[in-house]
Amino acid sequence: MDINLEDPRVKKTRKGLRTAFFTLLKKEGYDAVTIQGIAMEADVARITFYRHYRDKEDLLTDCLNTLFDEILDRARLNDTDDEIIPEKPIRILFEHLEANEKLYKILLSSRGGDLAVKRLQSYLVNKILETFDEISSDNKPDIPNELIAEHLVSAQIGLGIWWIENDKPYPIDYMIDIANWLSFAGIFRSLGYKQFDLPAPKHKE
Amino acid sequence: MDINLEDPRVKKTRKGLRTAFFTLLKKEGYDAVTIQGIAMEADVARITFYRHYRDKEDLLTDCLNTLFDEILDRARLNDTDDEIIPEKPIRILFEHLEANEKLYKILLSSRGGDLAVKRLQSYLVNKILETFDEISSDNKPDIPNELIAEHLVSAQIGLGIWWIENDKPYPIDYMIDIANWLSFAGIFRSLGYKQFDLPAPKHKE
DNA sequence: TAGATATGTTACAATATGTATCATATTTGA
DNA sequence: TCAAATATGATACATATTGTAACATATCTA
Repeated sequence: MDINLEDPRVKKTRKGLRTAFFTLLKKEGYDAVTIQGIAMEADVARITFYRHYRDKEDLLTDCLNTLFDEILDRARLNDTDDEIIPEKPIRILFEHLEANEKLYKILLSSRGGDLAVKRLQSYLVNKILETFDEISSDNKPDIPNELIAEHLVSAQIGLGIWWIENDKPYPIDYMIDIANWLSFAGIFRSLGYKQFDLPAPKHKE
Repeated sequence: MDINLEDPRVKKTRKGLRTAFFTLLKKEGYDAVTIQGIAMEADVARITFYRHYRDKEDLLTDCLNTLFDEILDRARLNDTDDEIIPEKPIRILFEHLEANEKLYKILLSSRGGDLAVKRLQSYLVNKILETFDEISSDNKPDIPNELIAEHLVSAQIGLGIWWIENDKPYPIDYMIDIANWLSFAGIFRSLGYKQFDLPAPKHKE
């Protein structure tokens, strides 16, 4: 009854289901997509779907994992380790959102977006907590790192979602500047730094 | 075919449906609740549901409106207008979350929570934008108020959700302090204030 | 090439949805 | 108080989706 993920037939089927799901998602939205439809779009018998996924959400999870692996790749790519502040994850977030703009717009407008956002959130929180561990300071007030990370990531994702849902009214670099500016003075104090004087970002039309 | 919302029969039916929905929600989670079930729990014919709501989400929206009216009442209650900083909405948020802890835990763990969170978000953003309008400063950098508000509210809601989902590991007043501390240094600078020196919050076990 | 494994075909039961029709109960206004 | 208006109930029906089963066929692997 178990399925061998290395079998080329399996790989082909699962990839087909994922692709079909994305296709229908962009066309109809999460709720409107049926398992029947996915199977048809993938040219696969309906029962085959059930041999691989328990339900639609299970498939979405698999899709999101595939998607987030791309973030990981991107993160590794610019991992030069020459920045003190955890600014990189913010850039990675916005670039990721921009790269998958259409998908996120659909997910967020219909349903299933909450799952995507939740997974994105915990992914980034973990990433940022690692960064925090490398920061040490004697001035650091006694604020749990997890609270700082949740606060920071929530704010960035909220801003990113707003940006995508409003059809990117500002360029990406300006958004990243804003995101840094708004968070880091407060966040930085909570990490023990006394001053933090970035110049205020400007948006030249 | 229209329905008179003032008719006592209508009021009774709709209230019954809302109550039944909340009851089943806490018992089974959003997705598991069926329209059949809601109608049965409310001692109402199934077809009566369709006479009032298009679908489950439509009913949830009605329920959330009822819920948020309570926030409005609470907001009006402590509307003493003696604070400069927009700290009040943060307290209102956390008190609201605490008052409806069980409901939010269910909503967030199953589905339908995204709808609730989204509506809560836009409610608070509007509330905070009003506060911002009253603040004016010559030093204010050119950062769109909407971005500031989205950032601030996202952070607070993210923190609040984390708090609820983790069974309130810290007391509410500490959470509110943290929320203020983390946001306001950055937010305040973006509103044009040069210094902002709250003492760091402390959590005494 | 033979055995193992994944997929296809067909069928079936169960459930939820959305709508229609007509009867009954409740409210409202004269 | 009574009659008209309106909300609800009871029943039925067509449809769509889900989840599972048994057996046949195609594909992979050793």
